[in-house]
Amino acid sequence: MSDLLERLRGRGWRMTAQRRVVAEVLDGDHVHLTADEVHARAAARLPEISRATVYNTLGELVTLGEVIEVATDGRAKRYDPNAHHAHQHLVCSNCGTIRDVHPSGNPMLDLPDGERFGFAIADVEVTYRGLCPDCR
Amino acid sequence: MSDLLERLRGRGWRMTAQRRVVAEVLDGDHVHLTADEVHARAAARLPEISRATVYNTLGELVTLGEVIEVATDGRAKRYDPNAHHAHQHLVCSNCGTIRDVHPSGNPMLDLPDGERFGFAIADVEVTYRGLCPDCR
DNA sequence: TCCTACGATAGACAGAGTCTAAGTCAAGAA
DNA sequence: TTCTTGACTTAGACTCTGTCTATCGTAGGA
Repeated sequence: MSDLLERLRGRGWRMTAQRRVVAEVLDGDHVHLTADEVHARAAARLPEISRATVYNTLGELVTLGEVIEVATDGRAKRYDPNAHHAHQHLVCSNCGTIRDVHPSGNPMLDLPDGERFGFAIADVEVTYRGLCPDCR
Repeated sequence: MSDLLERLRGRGWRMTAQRRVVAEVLDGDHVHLTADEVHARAAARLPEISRATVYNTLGELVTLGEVIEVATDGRAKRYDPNAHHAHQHLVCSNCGTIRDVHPSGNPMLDLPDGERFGFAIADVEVTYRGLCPDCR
């Protein structure tokens, strides 16, 4: 069983066929899929899996911190299974493709208290937007 | 006439009552509105303006670089008329409120060529996510 | 093996945004 | 000023993404 499934089971996650398939799709392919794409790939292995179940499961994985939601310019959110390593994203403004980057040079970003306007900051997201090689 | 309208006319933008009202709503209120909110405010001055026109006009303003689209965790994009001054965003994960920040300490972000995966980068977006004072 | 609470399902629903076909009108030409 | 024309606007249907609800199914403990 994969690391992800192992971790989920360890946290008391009830293991059903549907959840296993969704977790495997995310864990195995390591790309940034939309909910719909996750559903399509999961349905290839378990045809009766429903859209609602995929949404529920993705939502739980996000809550558990195993997966990150990435908002792109397009319509659908994409899900990034690489949540355990801080990284940034390259997003294609044309086709929505996402690539992870682990920049070597950039310092940690932080806002001084005086510039936070009272917000309790939980997370910083850095997104480079542009055109991917295919869309250039 | 406002700066924004002046610039648009200078670029050969055909000036209709609807476009004028949308531009004025964005230019005047300098907050981050959703398309629906823009429509509501525009309709207060020009009741017959349609939703499609507001979407079209916002889309054109984004294309022209006069307005920035900001994706929040929530459903609707918000439109930021402050496109001519580089800045970052504080986004409330709960209610979607956005504040502009002009951080003093952060260096310009850049990616070395070797980490660009062939992308032509046009823009870097930095978003701090957390809870606004009202939602804490 | 049986129970039961938790999870899955179908499908209706809602919100955001896009598209289309037909009508309207801004702005340049005469 | 009037005409012309192509760009703009409109209503409303449509698509896509995501959520909710009521009902059914089943994982896992007793």
